[in-house]
Amino acid sequence: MSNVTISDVARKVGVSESTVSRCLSGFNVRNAEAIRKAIKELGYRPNLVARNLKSGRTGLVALIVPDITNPFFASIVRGAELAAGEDYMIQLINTGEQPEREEWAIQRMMGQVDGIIYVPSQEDSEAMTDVTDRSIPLVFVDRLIKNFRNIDSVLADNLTGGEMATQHLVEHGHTKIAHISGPLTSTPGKERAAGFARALKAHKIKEDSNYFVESDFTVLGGYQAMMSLLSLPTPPTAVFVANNQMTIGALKALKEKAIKTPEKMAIIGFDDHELTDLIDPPLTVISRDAHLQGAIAMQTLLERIKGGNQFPPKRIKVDVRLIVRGSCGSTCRHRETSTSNANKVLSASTRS
Amino acid sequence: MSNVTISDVARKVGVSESTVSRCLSGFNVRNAEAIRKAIKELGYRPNLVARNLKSGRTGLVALIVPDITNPFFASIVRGAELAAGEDYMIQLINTGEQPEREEWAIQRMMGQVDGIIYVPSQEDSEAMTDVTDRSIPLVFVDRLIKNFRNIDSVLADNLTGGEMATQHLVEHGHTKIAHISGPLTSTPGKERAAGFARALKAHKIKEDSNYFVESDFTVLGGYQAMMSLLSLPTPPTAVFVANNQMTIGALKALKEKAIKTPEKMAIIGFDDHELTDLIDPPLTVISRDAHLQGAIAMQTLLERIKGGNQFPPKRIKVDVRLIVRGSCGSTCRHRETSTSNANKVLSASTRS
DNA sequence: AAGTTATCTGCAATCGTTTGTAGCAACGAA
DNA sequence: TTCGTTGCTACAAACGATTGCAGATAACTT
Repeated sequence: MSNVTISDVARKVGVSESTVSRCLSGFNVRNAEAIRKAIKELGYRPNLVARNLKSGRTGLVALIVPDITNPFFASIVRGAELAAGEDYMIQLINTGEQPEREEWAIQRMMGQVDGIIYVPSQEDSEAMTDVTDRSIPLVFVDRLIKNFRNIDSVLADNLTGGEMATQHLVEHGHTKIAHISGPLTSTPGKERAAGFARALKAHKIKEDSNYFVESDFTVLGGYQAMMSLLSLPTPPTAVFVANNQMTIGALKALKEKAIKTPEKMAIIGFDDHELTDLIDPPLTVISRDAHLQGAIAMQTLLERIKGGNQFPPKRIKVDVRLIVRGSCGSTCRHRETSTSNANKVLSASTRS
Repeated sequence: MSNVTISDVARKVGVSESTVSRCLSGFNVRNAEAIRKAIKELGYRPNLVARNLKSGRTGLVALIVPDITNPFFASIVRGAELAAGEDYMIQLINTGEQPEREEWAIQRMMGQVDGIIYVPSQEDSEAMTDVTDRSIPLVFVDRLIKNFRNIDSVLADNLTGGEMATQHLVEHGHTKIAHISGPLTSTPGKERAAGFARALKAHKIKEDSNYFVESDFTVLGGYQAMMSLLSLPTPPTAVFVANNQMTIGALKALKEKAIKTPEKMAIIGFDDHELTDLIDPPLTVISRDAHLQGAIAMQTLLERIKGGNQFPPKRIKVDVRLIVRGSCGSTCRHRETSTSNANKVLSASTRS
């Protein structure tokens, strides 16, 4: 049974509850041996909820992600969990990119977790006011919410990533380059698109609005976007797709239309995948260490939980790197380029 | 601030704490309007931990899985979460298939969750004694633990799956058929291997111990297993791989050795994947609805939480189906065969 | 207007722990 | 012997809510 309490143990041994409690906390106690025996015999396990009520902490950290079946977010969660060690456990919420659900989740678990790691779906969300009001520790990962710029965040270097991807296509001689972007209301969508634009500009290729399709980070969205690109009078010869899911969709479209890659259409994705090198042709991508990103987020959160608001908000950017495989027509395989060796850690004061 | 309590609200309005509490619980209260106003102004949010202590429930369900980055488990988690609705939230634990970690996790969160959905790594584990002692609701998913046969479980029809996979290879004329199995200490590993053996027997193909490699459900394990098969004097011409991760590894091995599929080596996997039809050649697999499996597990758990041990333990098996794509040399694409239309729901009394 | 019922309220106990404080015994030092 | 120290212990008050009970007020009835 679950309802054996500390006072049952105390009564059995003939001491007070506080003595049992102190014994459990590692203090020296005369009848320690008898207490341990009674605990085992009765099958006593301390009630964590009661303990939490006293201590004011729950040992729980919420992870709010759009969709755990996206391997990228799964890696973030895994990295975060490992970084939490034995001190904190993970409460997982999938939002399906629905702001209402995010808001609900935050309301629901506030006061039940010690901190929140949050991948918001939209840049303008209201749900967060409560969180900041209650000053519950919070870290944004991968994406931001506007108006909450003074909160810790762990993003990727999306701008550089978008730039590198586009430049890679340029270097293969393409000029008719399209971009299937994520929602421009999201941080990575916006930043990767900006990188795309910047690379085109740097190479004096003028932007063609037909070659820019704003999509929604989903497989279906990527599929539809690629289809619409293929139906253009003069389709592009290369495309940079802003995330892994849309890339899958785009590849399905290419396959369905039997369009040869990279001969007829070069393609480069964002975020790697266990299977990318088994695809035909192996997929060239911009990649980053999602695992690390999750770990850094957790680490930052734990510091914040411990340290309060003593230190200024952190803005951490993790590196991206180019993994060349073949879907852009390169001959050399597995060449990797990284933005830098160390991860850039910029405080909010040094960077807006 | 987080430390505004119900008595702060009561004091501000000039009523007792109980009145505020009743107002929150939806009872008729004279100063309801004033109370709501005060709550908003003070930014009061009820302390869930305190509430949980009184009510004896936490609204949390633990999901213990080997590895969330395996898309199969991610789908299970997602399905379970959706089935939980707004009543329960998910506490996620990855075990990395390490029994010690499973044991630790169970100790750690017992008394903090209302129920557990558990994918154990090994069939003989000790950690569970505590759980059953405390009679905390529990459901096994995908795998079982020996000696706990009187507990709800939601498995797949692995035996039939293994049989179908093997038979499919036989039907393509193969006789030198290998099996890369999961750990035989795990339920699915054992059952799929049994299906493999049964199909061979049915077609009077004698088992060759060289063609049976026990591996560990990991990518690396699958890679090594396939490598060892390829180094045999007479390698098999077809292989049935017992899970998705090992299949990836096996495919990597084939690719590395530049062995043509399906001409030189037919391959069929277990569990589908978003990318399987983009692989070259598209992968034929035995598949099941992991999402559904997670949902059923959650549903079963919730019934158990509500109903206690009134009804006998359930043994639910979800269907598997064959998805033919091309990695076994079939010409017709996307033919699907299912074991039955409805999912078999067998009570423990009707099936051992 | 008086009696009866219905509706609301506050007090206090409770959930199962932890922890400050004061008491008590034992011990060594003066 | 006596005093100060040390080392445990029990008592009781928290932590922040919910809830049974009894009293108070309001709303009916006749």
